[in-house]
Amino acid sequence: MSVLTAPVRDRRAERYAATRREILDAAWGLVRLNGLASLSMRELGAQVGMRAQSLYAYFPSKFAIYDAMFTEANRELLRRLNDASQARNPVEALRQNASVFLTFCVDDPARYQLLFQRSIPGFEPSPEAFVLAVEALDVARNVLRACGVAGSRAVDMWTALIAGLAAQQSANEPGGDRWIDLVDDATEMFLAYYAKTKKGVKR
Amino acid sequence: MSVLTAPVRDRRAERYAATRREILDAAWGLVRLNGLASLSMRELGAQVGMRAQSLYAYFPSKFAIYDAMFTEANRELLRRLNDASQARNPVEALRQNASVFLTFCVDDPARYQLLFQRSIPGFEPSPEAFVLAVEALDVARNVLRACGVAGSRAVDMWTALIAGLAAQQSANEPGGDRWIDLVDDATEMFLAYYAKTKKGVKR
DNA sequence: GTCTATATTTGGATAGAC
DNA sequence: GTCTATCCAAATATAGAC
Repeated sequence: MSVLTAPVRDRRAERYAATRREILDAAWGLVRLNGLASLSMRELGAQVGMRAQSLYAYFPSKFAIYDAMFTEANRELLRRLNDASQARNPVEALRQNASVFLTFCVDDPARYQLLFQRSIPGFEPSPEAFVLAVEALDVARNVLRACGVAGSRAVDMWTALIAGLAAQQSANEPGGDRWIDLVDDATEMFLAYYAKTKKGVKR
Repeated sequence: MSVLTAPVRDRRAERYAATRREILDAAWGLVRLNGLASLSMRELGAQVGMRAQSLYAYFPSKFAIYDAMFTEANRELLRRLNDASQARNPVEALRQNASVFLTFCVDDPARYQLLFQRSIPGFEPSPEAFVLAVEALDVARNVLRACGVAGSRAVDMWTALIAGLAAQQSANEPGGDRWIDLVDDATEMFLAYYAKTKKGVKR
């Protein structure tokens, strides 16, 4: 072992991580502005004061940037969903879960598109990124079970219902709240049909 | 008036229309194969035995091709929806309407994307094309009214529910029927909540 | 109506100097 | 780690000959 102990902080790595962070932030800004599919390395580089080529020191490809964004967005969604599931009342937790999901989707249409629509030809999230998306679904599944709803058909119906509200809001009135306002009715309608009846139980 | 009567048929125009038709068919084939956003004039030209430049004799731009496809798809959807609404029983008509819509969406994900997702940067359907989309919604509205459901919130909920089934099926299991199979349950759930109660009436 | 030729833009990505 | 210099590929679209 050397007598000269290595520094605890790695300033190089810190700077590197900070630049990566900056690039991702700029990428989010650009896709929000120009649309998800219009992200270009040249423009992204310019945004952070680099040439496009220099970005390759931080990300091996453009798809790697999309993948990092995909991961990041899923992590954030998962965090919010977990927070929302803390309500004592299960039904309230379900309502919150849906509400948080909808807000998340409508807040940022480009992010919504990246996560839930497959609109970039050739891009598929890496397996590591994908598990996060699955975890988000598990949160919903657990909250549903607490409401007395189980069974894959019921879960599928729930995700379709909420996804539908998000899709309609996103496509027809981005930034508005016409479909978001339906979330409580949707929850009520769903539970009236599925909760504590044979429909909600695994068959 | 000339003694030489003009021919009734315009062979020139017929050929022109046939080529346009051929181009559109090829375009559908390509977007189904490569994804909606990947349509290129070069490849499209090659598909019909032309150079890309020659396509401009038939369509003034690539977006014009998308627009023609948009129009065409909406016309077809409208036709099918009208057919499906002929059932005597209103509830059966509603179920049929939903079923036809879902089948239409899932049959061709690229077409679904063109009609209901805004994934091509810069493309917006022309006003003439857009009215067709509105008409399709009107069909659903009429069928709903016949079931004793009116009120904009109920209509919005219905479209979200059906759109959600289509979105989930398209994104998570294209070509499958996991969400399509839920259409009857969805109709039942919806009607149980909205039909013939104050919820379903215009407030 | 289709071609050749070309303009123009834009894109992702690599090599190698510093 | 960022640059310059390039490469290479692909795209939409126009002009003008035939």
